[in-house]
Amino acid sequence: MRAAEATSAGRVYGGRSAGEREADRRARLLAAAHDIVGTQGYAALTVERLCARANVSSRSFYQLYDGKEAAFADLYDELLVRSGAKVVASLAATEGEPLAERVPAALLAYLVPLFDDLRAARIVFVEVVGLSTRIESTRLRNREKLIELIVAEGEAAVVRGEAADRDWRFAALSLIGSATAVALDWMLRTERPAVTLLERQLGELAVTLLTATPRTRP
Amino acid sequence: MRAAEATSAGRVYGGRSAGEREADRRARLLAAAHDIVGTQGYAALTVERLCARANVSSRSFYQLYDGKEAAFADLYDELLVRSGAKVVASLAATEGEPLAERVPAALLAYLVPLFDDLRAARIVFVEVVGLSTRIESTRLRNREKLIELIVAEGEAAVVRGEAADRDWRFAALSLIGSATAVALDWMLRTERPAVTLLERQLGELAVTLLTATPRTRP
DNA sequence: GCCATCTGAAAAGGTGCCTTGTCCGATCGG
DNA sequence: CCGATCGGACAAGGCACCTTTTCAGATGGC
Repeated sequence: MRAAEATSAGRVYGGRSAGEREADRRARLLAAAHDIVGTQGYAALTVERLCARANVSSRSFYQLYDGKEAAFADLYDELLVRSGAKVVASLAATEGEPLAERVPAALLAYLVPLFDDLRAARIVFVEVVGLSTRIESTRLRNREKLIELIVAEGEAAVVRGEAADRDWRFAALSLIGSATAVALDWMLRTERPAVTLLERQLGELAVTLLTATPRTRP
Repeated sequence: MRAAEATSAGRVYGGRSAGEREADRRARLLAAAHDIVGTQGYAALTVERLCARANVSSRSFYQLYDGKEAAFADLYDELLVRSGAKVVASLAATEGEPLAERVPAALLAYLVPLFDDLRAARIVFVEVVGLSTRIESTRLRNREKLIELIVAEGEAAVVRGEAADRDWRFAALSLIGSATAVALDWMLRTERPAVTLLERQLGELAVTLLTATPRTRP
């Protein structure tokens, strides 16, 4: 949703090209939006506050984005891309290992970065929900990708004779939903138990849901 | 958050007392809000639209509520009270039965009414998330009550020697999170499988999470 | 029947925010 | 150096919505 990036006639300014300066403004805006939404919620995100914190003029802002929702969508996309890459990387790194290793590892690869940046977690788990039709659809599309990854893992495990067949989509949904709820609860506590404990519990939960989930098929 | 209900000097009008008329306005407003938020989202809820659909003047509206958020909070409270009552009633009705009967029944008592009114489901599961600090806190407080109910069931089952001890809070969170995700997914589909199948799967899921959930304790 | 009260419709004022436009110092090519 | 470009600061217009006030018709007590 970002506006045209091709500022064809760019001049060097401050020792940096037009593209570099624009990328820098964008990075500053995303960082500022990340901080504002992650700590005060989307409702607190106004163009004025955003630009003030990012040291970007509102004029420059509207050259980059159509409005504040477009900026937030860009931020959200960035977060999704980042976490999606972690999952894919984790799955690639555990190639050949059993389901009960691969999926918990991928789940934690997805979640652990959020444990380290509670603002990001708030954005991804809370603020993004029900924001707008557009953002909601990218959220659901992304979740569908996660589901597909898990389903593929499950079906491959069945072929290898490593797991009984079941409604893998149901299992994936359960896993995502429960992991989200547990992680969010952990983050909202004032007295947070050790991350390592949480990680172990989440790993065990994943195994349970993938191997003991109902066999009822649609 | 509703304004003072005690319209001390009330006169009969249209054959109804002041309290009755006010209650009627409130009911119309809640029904209208339910419909608007449930179909178009909270962002589409404006006082003007709300009053138009409810056939209530904005003046009367502000006599009842401080603003649109207060009205929505009232609606949300009503939905929570209704579903909470279903859960409590279900638990009372299955008194003495084993954990694996009581909890699935309670879970479905909570969810099934939402299957029959997708607008309510959208409100409770989507629109309410991250709306405001105030509403978020009532949401979390309500969820905490649900968790406590499940934890109490689990501990009682342990005492009866019916289940192994475990981190019941973790189990409750997993159950709520996964059931929510599964139910929401079902509702968003265009081609929805039969409710009965969903109910069976959810019941089995509850049993799984309560009996096979990780034993790791905090 | 008369006056007070009630009620929804409509209008009017206020506010916050979005968005665009202007300004001015800073920087660069020549 | 000089004109041109750049980019943040600032201001102004506009819009949507919130909130209060006013109005006119309906109703009921007396």
